Amino acid sequence: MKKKTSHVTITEVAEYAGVSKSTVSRYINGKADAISPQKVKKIKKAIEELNYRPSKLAQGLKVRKSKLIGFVVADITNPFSVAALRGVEEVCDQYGYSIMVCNTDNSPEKEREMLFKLIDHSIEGLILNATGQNADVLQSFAAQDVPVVLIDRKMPDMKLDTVTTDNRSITAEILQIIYSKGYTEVALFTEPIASISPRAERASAYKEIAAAHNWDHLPRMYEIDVKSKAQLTQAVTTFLHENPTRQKAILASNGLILLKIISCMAELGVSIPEDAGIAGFDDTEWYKLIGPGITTIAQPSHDMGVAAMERILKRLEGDTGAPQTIQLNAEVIMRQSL
Amino acid sequence: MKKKTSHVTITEVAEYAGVSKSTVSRYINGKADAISPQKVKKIKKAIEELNYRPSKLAQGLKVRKSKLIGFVVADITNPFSVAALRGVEEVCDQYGYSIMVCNTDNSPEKEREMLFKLIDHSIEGLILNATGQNADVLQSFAAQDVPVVLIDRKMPDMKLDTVTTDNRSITAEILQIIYSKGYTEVALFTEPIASISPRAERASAYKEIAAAHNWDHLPRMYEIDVKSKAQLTQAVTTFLHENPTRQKAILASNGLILLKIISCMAELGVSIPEDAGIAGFDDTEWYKLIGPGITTIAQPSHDMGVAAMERILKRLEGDTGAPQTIQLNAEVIMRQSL
DNA sequence: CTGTTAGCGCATTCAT
DNA sequence: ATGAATGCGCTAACAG
Repeated sequence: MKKKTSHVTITEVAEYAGVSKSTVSRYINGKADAISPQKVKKIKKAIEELNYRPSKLAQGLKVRKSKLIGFVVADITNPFSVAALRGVEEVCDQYGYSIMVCNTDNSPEKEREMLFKLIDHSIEGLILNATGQNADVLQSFAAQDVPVVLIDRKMPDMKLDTVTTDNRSITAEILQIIYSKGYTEVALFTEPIASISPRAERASAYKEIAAAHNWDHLPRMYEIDVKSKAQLTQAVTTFLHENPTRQKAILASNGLILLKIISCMAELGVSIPEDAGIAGFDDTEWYKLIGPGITTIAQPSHDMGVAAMERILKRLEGDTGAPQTIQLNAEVIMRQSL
Repeated sequence: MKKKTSHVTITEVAEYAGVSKSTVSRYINGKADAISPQKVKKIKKAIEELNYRPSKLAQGLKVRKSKLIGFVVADITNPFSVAALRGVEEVCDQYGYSIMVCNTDNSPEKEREMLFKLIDHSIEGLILNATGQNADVLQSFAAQDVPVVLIDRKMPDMKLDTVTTDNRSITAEILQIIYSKGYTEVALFTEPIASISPRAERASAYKEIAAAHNWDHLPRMYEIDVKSKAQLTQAVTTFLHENPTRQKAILASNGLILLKIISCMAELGVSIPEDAGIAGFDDTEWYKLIGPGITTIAQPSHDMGVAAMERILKRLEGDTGAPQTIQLNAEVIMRQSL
């Protein structure tokens, strides 16, 4: 093991081994059986002693394969993102890819920047939890033949591979459960829907079902900005106070707002499930410890990551079939909050 | 806006603009004021119409700057990792760096692989939440002049920049609080210490203080593998059942084990804080909602990420000073679990 | 089986 | 002020 200050290159290895760069290159690329055994041995020795590692930069420039995958999430703080990341990572590791992660904070502008940055780095594939606003940039990915797969959030008018959850049916399922428990007035609390597909799908399913089951056939949908605590408190209070004779339950459209609502209910002193029932999307381990245990909807986040990356791989292998929408099943985790 | 199938290169831009590649290159690199205004205009136009973006791969190969930072964490699932990542990301964005994230799952072998992979990609800096086992690889980073900063976990015999928390003093502080509340027997639950510095520091501080304050002057330290629920249950039961007349409290050495302990206590039907007090490292928003609210120690995870990346930047700017250990302060978040 | 050559996209002398 | 030439580290024809 020699100490080298500068990065050792294939040329040095070639010289040290007394062969040409090409031969070393062949060796590196698994064509060792087409090389004379003595040279193989020499090369192997040289590589080890020099501690040589081929530069992905140079390789990438040459063969236009960076071995980099971009993973862009709206919010890395969201457990969904982390779970999906792990899924993506698992299959990446297996195939020698590395991941560049980016956060957009749900900002289309930031997303745009990130996407460009990833292009600059010649990523070979992109997994995107989209804000929905940068269709043009995504087009340019397609134009350069880098596969894009959307995760969780669809973009209806883009023909892109997509991995999602069965939002409508699982929303129906949880609402069925809620109403069957005797609740007569259930509200949906969601972050601003904008053009974010899971929010829209959950909301739409909710509206249909609530119109059929709420005592007065009126959906009660609260679209609120979770950054404003006042707004949330206001909404929760309003909902809980009107029609005091009714049995109320809240369905939270994602984990973030679910947590905020629970906090809010705690501060307001409403007890779960006596004063009001609650359930929401996105499961984590600690929901069982909150209050009586919170009923949640667990999304197959990890598997979605795996599926997304597998789709990328297929595309990279040359699959040019029509864009595919992979829908995985979510699951209701029953606890005592209803 | 033209559609281009292949990636457009500087050569095409040059041709389109009717100038040489050199001039375009100069323009890109902010030397526009040394170029005649007409050409500047042409180049700008060409770049826009061709939708040109310089390849980081090629740039990197040329100037040996990949604009890539490696961030290697033991467990991305840990909220600490995510918070730190966000910190790192913030400053990376500001300076045009991108992040490659890797997970080691606390496995030295996997860490080793990841480190090599990052070298291959010519990362310019490495932020590492180390397993502590790959000193040789880290040396080779140093040899190639890529700055390494350790985050959270120190490696005593490596001369490396490090960003940590004041584990000893904050452990002392929380124990002070616990004993002052009248608890006479407090235990520390920790994951296997191995050579992981924060665990060791917390344990060592605990032992000293517990020896001084526990009724029988005996520390009670449980080193347990969180993957084994049985082992944990066993330990908790043992601790709570012996010396039944004593006032018991548990200090959990990190967020993961804290959560497991709370689950375990819930299953065992021990009520907090009546039957036993509990507190632990790593704060998250939802601890206030569990039981009576769990007292925790909040680490400045985000700021640690920022500090780590800033250190990398300094090194990249040529700072060759002695390795620095930056110690940030944790904080006790008092709730009702004690 | 193996070496020579060329070029990936770019920044940088060095001339002019 | 700007173009031509060179080479970063590597792979891929193309010869031999």
